[in-house]
Amino acid sequence: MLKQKITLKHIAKELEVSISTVSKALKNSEEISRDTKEKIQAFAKLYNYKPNNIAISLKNKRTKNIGVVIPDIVHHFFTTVIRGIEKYANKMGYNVIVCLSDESFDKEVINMELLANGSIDGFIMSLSSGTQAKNDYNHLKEVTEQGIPLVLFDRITNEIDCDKVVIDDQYGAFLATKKLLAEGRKQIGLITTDDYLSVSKARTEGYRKAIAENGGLVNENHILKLSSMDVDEVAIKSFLDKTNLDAVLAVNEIFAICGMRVAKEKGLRIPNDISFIGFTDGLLSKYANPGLTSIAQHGEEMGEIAAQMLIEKVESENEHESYKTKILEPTLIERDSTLN
Amino acid sequence: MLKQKITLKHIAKELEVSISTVSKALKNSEEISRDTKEKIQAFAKLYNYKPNNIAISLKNKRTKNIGVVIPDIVHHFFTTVIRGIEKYANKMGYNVIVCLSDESFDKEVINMELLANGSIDGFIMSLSSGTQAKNDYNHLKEVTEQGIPLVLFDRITNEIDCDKVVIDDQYGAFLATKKLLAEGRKQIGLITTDDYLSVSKARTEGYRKAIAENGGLVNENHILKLSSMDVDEVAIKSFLDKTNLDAVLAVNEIFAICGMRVAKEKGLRIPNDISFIGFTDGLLSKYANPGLTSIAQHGEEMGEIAAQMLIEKVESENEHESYKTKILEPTLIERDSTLN
DNA sequence: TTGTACGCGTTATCAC
DNA sequence: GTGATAACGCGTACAA
Repeated sequence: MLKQKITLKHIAKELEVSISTVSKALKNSEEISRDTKEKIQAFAKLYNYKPNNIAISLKNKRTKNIGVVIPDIVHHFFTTVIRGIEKYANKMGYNVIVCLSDESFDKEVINMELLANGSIDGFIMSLSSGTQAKNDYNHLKEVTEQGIPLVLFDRITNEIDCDKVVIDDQYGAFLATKKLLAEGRKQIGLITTDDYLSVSKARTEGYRKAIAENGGLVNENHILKLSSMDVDEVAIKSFLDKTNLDAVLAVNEIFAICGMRVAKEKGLRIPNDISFIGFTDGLLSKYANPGLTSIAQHGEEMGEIAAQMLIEKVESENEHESYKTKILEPTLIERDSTLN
Repeated sequence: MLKQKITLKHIAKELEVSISTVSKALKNSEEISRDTKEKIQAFAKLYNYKPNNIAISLKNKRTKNIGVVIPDIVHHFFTTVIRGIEKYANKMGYNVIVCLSDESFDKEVINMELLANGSIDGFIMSLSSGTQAKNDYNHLKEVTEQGIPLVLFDRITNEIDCDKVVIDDQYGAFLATKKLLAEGRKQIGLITTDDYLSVSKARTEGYRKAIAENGGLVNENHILKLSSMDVDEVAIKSFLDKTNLDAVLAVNEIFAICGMRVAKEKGLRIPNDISFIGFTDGLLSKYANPGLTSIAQHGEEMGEIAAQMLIEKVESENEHESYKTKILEPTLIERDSTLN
């Protein structure tokens, strides 16, 4: 009943030849006679022989697996990145092992250590907020010192020498703020997260730069810092109550959408009275009401590039370590939460 | 510079003992003297020895990897299921290899065949629309015949004997339709996909059943079938134009949200003039305006259960094949797109 | 043209 | 107490 997987050994025994003959025959080696090859190949096909991946991995010291470690998977952005990674990796015959750090330093460390013991050929990862808060990157150091290729994306660190892919977060925020200024907005607020998140920091800088470049002065009360990825609607409400904003830039979709909801409840008209721009051009932006103008992060492209960089390193024999940082241009997607 | 991974062999050579002594010492075997054990363990710790996963997999014929094959990852529901799988799998020391079939039969087959050659201990999957349309499940048959455990979730088939986890889709739609009827709605529309998707079919049945049970007659013009997962706003608009609905049930969030947008553009007030209920209680439902009443599918729980079922099969020695189908109860989450 | 022997890293059995 | 040997499944240099 149970069709056990067949091995070279089985075939060899059955056909009364040696294992190596079978191996060679199946690779169409010139060494083997036509007759034996045909016989062996026919038999192998009949019994649907497929080489065991694990054995090959052990032999080649190559698993054809890529480890992807991300903080969370229930986020549109990360999800698009995974799709990009999958796309390229699959094309190159690699599989993707996904591990979630859940924004926790400890889980990130455990997951990486586990995978680093031979399960994968390289890592693609985005740092957990826990790691960025702790500012401890020894687990990454260990991995790179073992010669395991690593590509960081989005949430990166300068402490580690490796390939990196990011969008120009600062420029994205700059672009968005400029857009709001061009609309004639005077009181532009920013809803962001704690500064230890590299992306939030960069976006805040872009916001400041745009305002400064416009001859304005940043009002610190116009900046709201929420704890990472946590949607505190009450805080947003009190923020909008206390300030008198005519525009809001948010570092993610959810903050922006919450902001819009609160604004509407306050009787403000969007975009007439107040404009909104968010980051991450995901489903929420697209289907919000009104549609949310936002900065596209090109997650899928980012994933593809990350996978490409990683696989290149994995497959390159030479050890000369030259690391690139690829910076993607963010794009402003205009919808109805801003003026035209 | 490059700290190569250390193996038993290295330790043995360095300490001038045999490989097996090292192996035993590291497992704290009673056979080995205190002295040697301490010496070896200290050395191993110093050089951060970790057994090679691949070698262990080859030896044990167990990879501690779970293959997850899903149609798409940029869907909130699948994403929550993955999180549930990850959660349980991780706790049990398993890693998750994610493969995307991209709704394509061919990709599904290729991915599974690749993983089935020793890379994983079992599969958790949801069928691609391509596969359900083609109605060809030979790739699943082969896998189960090889004795590889398989758990299907959400999009399942009766053609294959294996463990399954679903929500009671029919009951979910029934529940939602009942709710709309209780509001006094008379003209309830359904936006669904082609019937070959098992879930859509079940949901359509639930819708019909609720109306019938209420003594009503289903108007076939009140049912709009869109091609799978494709958001055809034009079709939705013409559907709402041609009919005169006072309520809409949609088989996913996006259809519902689009419907709401179109309705608003037509000047209808939600929920006064028309109510909406969707499936998949995701971010879109939560942050839509008005908030979308929807049927929660409990993806994370589903993932955990699937992982639990799979791992149990993987780790059970006995081959007695008894397969369970776990049916989760859907829940109606009420928001502002329906009357209270 | 075919087969033998060895190695990948680990564990388990058995002999010393 | 310790070590040699075989085995997991495969590939390949070398021998016959």
